[in-house]
Order: sequence, then C-alpha cells, then structure tokens
Amino acid sequence: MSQTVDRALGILPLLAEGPADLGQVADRLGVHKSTALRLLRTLHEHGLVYRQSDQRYRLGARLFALAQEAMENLDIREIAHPHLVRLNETCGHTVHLAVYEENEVLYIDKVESRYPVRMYSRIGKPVAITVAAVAKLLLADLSEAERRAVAEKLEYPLYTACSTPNPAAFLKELATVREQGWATDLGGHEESINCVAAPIRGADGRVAAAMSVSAPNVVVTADELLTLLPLVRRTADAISGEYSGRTPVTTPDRDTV
Amino acid sequence: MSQTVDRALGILPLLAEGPADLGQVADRLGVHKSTALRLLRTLHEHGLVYRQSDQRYRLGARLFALAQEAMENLDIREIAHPHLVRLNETCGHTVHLAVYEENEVLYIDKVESRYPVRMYSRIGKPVAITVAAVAKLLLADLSEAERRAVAEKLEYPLYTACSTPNPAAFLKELATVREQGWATDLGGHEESINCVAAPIRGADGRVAAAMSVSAPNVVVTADELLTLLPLVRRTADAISGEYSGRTPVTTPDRDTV
DNA sequence: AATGAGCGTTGCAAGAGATGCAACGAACCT
DNA sequence: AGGTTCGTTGCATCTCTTGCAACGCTCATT
Repeated sequence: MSQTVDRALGILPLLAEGPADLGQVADRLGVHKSTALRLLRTLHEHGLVYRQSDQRYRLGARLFALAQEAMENLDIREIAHPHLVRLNETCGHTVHLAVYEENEVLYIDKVESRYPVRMYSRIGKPVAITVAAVAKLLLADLSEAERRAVAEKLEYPLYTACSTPNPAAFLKELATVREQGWATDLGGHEESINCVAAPIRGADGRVAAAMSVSAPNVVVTADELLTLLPLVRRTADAISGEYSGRTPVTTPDRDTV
Repeated sequence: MSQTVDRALGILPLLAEGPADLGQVADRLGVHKSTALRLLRTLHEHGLVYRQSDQRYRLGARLFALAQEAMENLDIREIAHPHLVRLNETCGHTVHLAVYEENEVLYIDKVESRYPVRMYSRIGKPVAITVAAVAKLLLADLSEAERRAVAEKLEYPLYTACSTPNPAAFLKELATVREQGWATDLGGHEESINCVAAPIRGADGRVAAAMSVSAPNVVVTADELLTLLPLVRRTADAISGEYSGRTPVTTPDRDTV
C-alpha cells in the first residue's frame, strides 16, 4: 500500500537471515544504494536496525523490547501463566501456551519440564502448524470455509512417519478435534515426543488459545501421557473461566521476586 | 530521514502501550486518518501489526518471529549458553547474559535459579542500566568521552538506598569496575538481591558481553555470593576464549531435545 | 608511494507516490 | 428513524522520495 514503508519493512526479514551490508540490502530490495541507505537510516533511528562494528547491518535491540511489550499486552498470557506453572509442578512435563494469528500459530508461553530432557521450542516461534496439538485446536475452531482455505495453503512437511501428510488428512483430523474438544500429537513432529492439548475459550465461546503438555517417550509412554488429559482440560477450563470473566480471579501470583 | 517510514515506525511503540483504533493512531501521529490507515495496512501486510476482533490494532506476531531470529543470529549467545547452564548447575543461582547496544543494555540469555525464588527479568528487556552489574561492565569498556556522554544522558532512578544516585557516582563506579575487571550490584536494584558479574571479551580485547550471577539475600549473603567471583570469572574467560577463537570449541551441546 | 577498486555518503533535479480532503457507508445508540 | 461515530475510498495537489553522478574514504595491489 505504501511503497516506501513496504520497502523499508522488507529489509527486516532480510536482515533476520543474517547481517548484510548496504550493497546487499540495496540489491535484494531492487533499489539504488542511496535509497537503501536512507531506509536503513530511518530503521536505525527507530532502533530496529543496528550497525555493527564492521559496518554491516543487523536487527536491532528495540525489536526485542517491542516484542516483549507486545507479549505483556496479551492478557491471556498473564492469566494463564500461574495455571501453567501449577500444572507443570504437578506433572513435571513441559507446558505450552499458543495462539492463532493470521495463518500462524505461535507459542506465547512455556514452562520447561522439571527433568533435563528439553524440547526445542521457543516463545515467539511459529509452531509446526500441521502436526502440533495446539495448532489443531486453534484451527479446528475456524469456520469450515476458513479451515479449508488454510488447509489448502499450508505446506505439509513430513517430520516423521506420523506427520499429517496432506490437506485431506488435516481436515479430517481437525473435524475429530473439533468434535472431541481436545487434541494430541503422537510423534508427529519429533518421533519420540507426544503432546496432549486442550482449548481455552473466551466469553464468546470461541477458542482464544490452546495449551498442551509435552513429554518424550523415554519419560512417559503416550498412554501414560493421555491419563493427564482430564487434568489438562481442567486447567484449560479454569483459565477459560478467568479469561471470559466468569470466575473471579483468586490469587494472581506473579513470577516476581 | 524518510518521513513516511518514520511515521509508520512511530506507530509501533505507540501500539506497544496497548491496542489502539485508527483515530487514536492518526491523532498521536498527527496525520489524517486516511494516511494512518494506509500506514497501518502496510504494517499489517508485513505482519508487524494485527487487527483484533474489535477492529483495534495491536502489535503482530511477525514481531516475535523477527526478535527470535535476531536473537539466534547473536553467535555470542550460542557460544555462551552451555557455559551459563553449567554455571547454573554448579551454583544454583540465576545466570544472566547481557550486551550493550546504543545506550541500552539488554539481557540476551537467562538461566533461572534452581530454587523457587525468581528474579523479575526477561530476555530482551532493557536492564536497569545505572545499577546492574552487567551494565557497569559493558559501559566501563567505552572510551572516557563516551562514558561521560552516556552517564550525563541517563536517568538515575532510586530503586533502593544503594542505587547509583547521579552521573558522578556512576562514573566513579565505572572507573572502579574498569580497574578491577569485574562488577557487583549489591541491592542497588532490588533491596534483597545481589549480583556478581564478569566481562566477556572478543578477539580485539573489547568487552562484547557481560554475564552475572544473581541471588537473593534469603538464599546467600552478599559475602557468600562474592566467593563465587572466581568461578564467574573463569566461566566468562572460557566464553571469551571460544568467542574470540582462541579456544577450539569442545562440545557445543545444544539445548535441543 | 602511487594507483585503482570497492563501498558508503551527499546534493540535486525530476517525477512518482504520499497526503489530506470530502464524501460515502456501515454500525451503533438514543 | 435520525443522528453520531468510525472506517473506507477516489482524487487532485504538491511534498517527499528516488536514482543519478560525483566525492571521499579505506584497503589492496603494483
């Protein structure tokens, strides 16, 4: 819509790949060096871009700060966090909280397992959308038309033999999930990792977020993990209650000192 | 430098404060609604801004992803992480890693203490620059002129009775830190929390990052914490060695599954 | 020491593109 | 229904961006 801004913003993902010098930026943007320079300068002034000692540009610190503030504005996260911690204390496994936003599902909170085996996932990172249990819940809540549209657009990487292979299989899985009100991922992303997930609903009954418990085979079998389902659902319902304003908030214990 | 981009980027910090509607954005930017609309649309296309169900705008998901990728490009973080984890396993306290960038010091990694008492700090969050031990180390390495310039520009909030009160005191502290090659923060930020920090140097000998160990009074006294100084310094030196390429990397054990 | 290549930077003229206006449409409230 | 508020669109104006060419700097080569 706005060419100048469009070009400037195009620099960001480019620098996300790694540092680049003026020439490289100008080339990949398809503009004159002087133009790229001015755009970079503006980005720099806003702290989104940083110029390192070798003169090359990379993403700047303000980006972290912004992402941080954005995160703190997600009130669902605030509400959910103590519940996630409590669940983690009870079962010991890794707990995730995720939301859906414009064709992406991303983790907005995570409590690490209480044993050394860790999952590779990071807050802010997009989720493997075709296999993750939380993603299934979030997408299952869309209208049928939206689900079909999204399912068609996605890629279906075969992380493992259990990964969802194509749109048809995905839509079928979403239908099941929609029906039963919970979801699993049994080795669909990493051979040895299973997840159980439950939805968190807002006042309008729509799925606002989803949470999951993940554990590797070496710690508990898939069947054992499934026995946690009632607990996960209860936790999710408790969060839903607070989030939708039905339950008065009891003790909003923060993770402060 | 570029008015259009400047205005567009000005929207981001504004939205970081909380969701806003078109009118509010236009007003605070001092432009016509239609202009604000076009800028927001462009930001939206790039995923930096999200339009929530009540039509108001807030910061978008791409911001998280960008911040994430930016972080992963910081190779010092990759190198340091296993060392930080090991240190945390040894002493049990919270370990931080921070860098300096254009008048800001920010945490780029953190390993939580192994006991329930937690510090309030987040990766990506700017550090309390006038009191934090890591900040002292990072600023102490600047040239004298730069130090003076920065010291003058800063605010000196009195978090506690021990907080650095003014530029003069800060410069004096920086001189001490520069001299001794390590730094502390004894209750300067939170009454009950002490920190010991050591610098990580690049191949050119300049301070590239700083790491610290923090613990509350209720767990260890300041004196006890200070006994960890040699360990902290050794860890920092080990990281310096790898970062500057002097030490061959032994076992780069990642925090993957 | 001199020459040349490569890269970032600056001033400027031309015109593309951003801007604000006014008018429309939709939703909401009285 | 009538009125208000807010987001959206088309358009004419002219500001602001753009690419060019020239400059200066650093570094490598002869």
